[in-house]
Amino acid sequence: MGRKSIADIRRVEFATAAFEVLSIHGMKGTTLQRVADHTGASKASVLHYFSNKQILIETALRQANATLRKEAVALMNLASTPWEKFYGILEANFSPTTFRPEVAHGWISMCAEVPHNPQFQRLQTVIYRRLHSNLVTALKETGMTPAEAERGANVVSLLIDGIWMRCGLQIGGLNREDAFAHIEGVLNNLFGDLTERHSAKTKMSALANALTLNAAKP
Amino acid sequence: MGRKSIADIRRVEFATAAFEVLSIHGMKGTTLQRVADHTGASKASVLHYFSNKQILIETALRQANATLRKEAVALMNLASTPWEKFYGILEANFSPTTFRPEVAHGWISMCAEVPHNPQFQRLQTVIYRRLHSNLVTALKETGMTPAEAERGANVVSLLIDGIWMRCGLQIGGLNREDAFAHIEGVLNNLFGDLTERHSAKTKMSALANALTLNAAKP
DNA sequence: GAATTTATTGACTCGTGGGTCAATGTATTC
DNA sequence: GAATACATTGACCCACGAGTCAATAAATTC
Repeated sequence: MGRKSIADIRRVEFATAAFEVLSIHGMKGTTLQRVADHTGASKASVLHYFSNKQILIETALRQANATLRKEAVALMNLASTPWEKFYGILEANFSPTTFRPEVAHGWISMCAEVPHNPQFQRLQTVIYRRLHSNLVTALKETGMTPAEAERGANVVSLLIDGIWMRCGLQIGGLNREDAFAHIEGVLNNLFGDLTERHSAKTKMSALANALTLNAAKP
Repeated sequence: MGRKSIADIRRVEFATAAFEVLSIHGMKGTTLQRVADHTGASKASVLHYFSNKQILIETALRQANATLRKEAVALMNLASTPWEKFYGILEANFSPTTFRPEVAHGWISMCAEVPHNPQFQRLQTVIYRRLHSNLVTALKETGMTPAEAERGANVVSLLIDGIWMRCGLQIGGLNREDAFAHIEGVLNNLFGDLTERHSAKTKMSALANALTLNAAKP
């Protein structure tokens, strides 16, 4: 990785801070001043790198999403069977680093603004489509008919949305394990109690764990 | 219905307007001026009846929720079997009058504020608990074990959340029928393909339809 | 090391929105 | 019909946050 210009470093720094502030304080509470304070810089400095608040937040969300996507890709690359791919997707969606109430709150804040900001709308669509198509692809490869795969993907993505919502609202203080348990229960009914699926699950779970532990150390 | 004081009328009027403005313009876009305009009154008049904006919006949300609850109760009173109760809950949650993108957007706006407003938090908890306990009660009465009922209720409520989310974000332009189809698919897998359940569904669907048609005329 | 570009910031402007207040209009009471 | 309570509003104030700008500090180029 080569040297980065100060401008690039700052942009990433401010965008990261913006997402953290957004997660904690919500859209209304995310002021330029707070983002600046959060990095130790001045408000004017933030505006030096982002022409306005709107663009700062859009960049912040895109960056946060890119981080998620990278985690997901890393996991997918380690999957060798369709079911492993499938659980790779799930693990990525409930990674301990991102599946936290504050982060969920950040995304819910975005969702609340989707109808008023075409860029958020766009980002939201991209995120949804990626999840959906990943799920459908993986499920089709397990030998399901396209219709079955479509139906399965719909149910799973609805559950994921519901779980993230509940995480953001801190209902029942649910954690990763609870989330998985809920989904797993449905999957058993939906797809049958295959041992192949279960072993895929344990494998991907272990891999995801290893990855996050790895990410912790430099 | 006896005469109502002007104060009561105005309060309801402004609260209703506030929820509509919230649904359309989101939390940020819901200004006292806009709520006032929406009713033809002045901003000062709104503040005459609500000491501040916060209380106005809280009242608006509580009132909107009360409307939903009344619809639900009316439907539940017409149910005579457990499965009919169950579908009464579902029908109430997807009533054509309330299951609309704008309304969903209004609720998502509230959810985004939950971490910053204890009153919203409270309301959200109440709503969730009511849904959950209604579902559990109905399912237990069908003869399930408490654990099964609990699990079923969890899955159904997660799906409902996910569907409302998607409705608010206008993903796939889903309508009542799609929403029901998604849930129904899962129910068939979860609870088996009972004819008893299906007839309960058609009955409650018809009743819900009749109720909403009835509500349309004075 | 002078010149020029780039980074950083404090001080400022400006618009907006929440909330107050006193004035005026309109019922209601006796 | 005077007095009293209530409804309604325009005008005003204030806080706050986005965005500008010019001045200064630091780094890069030649």
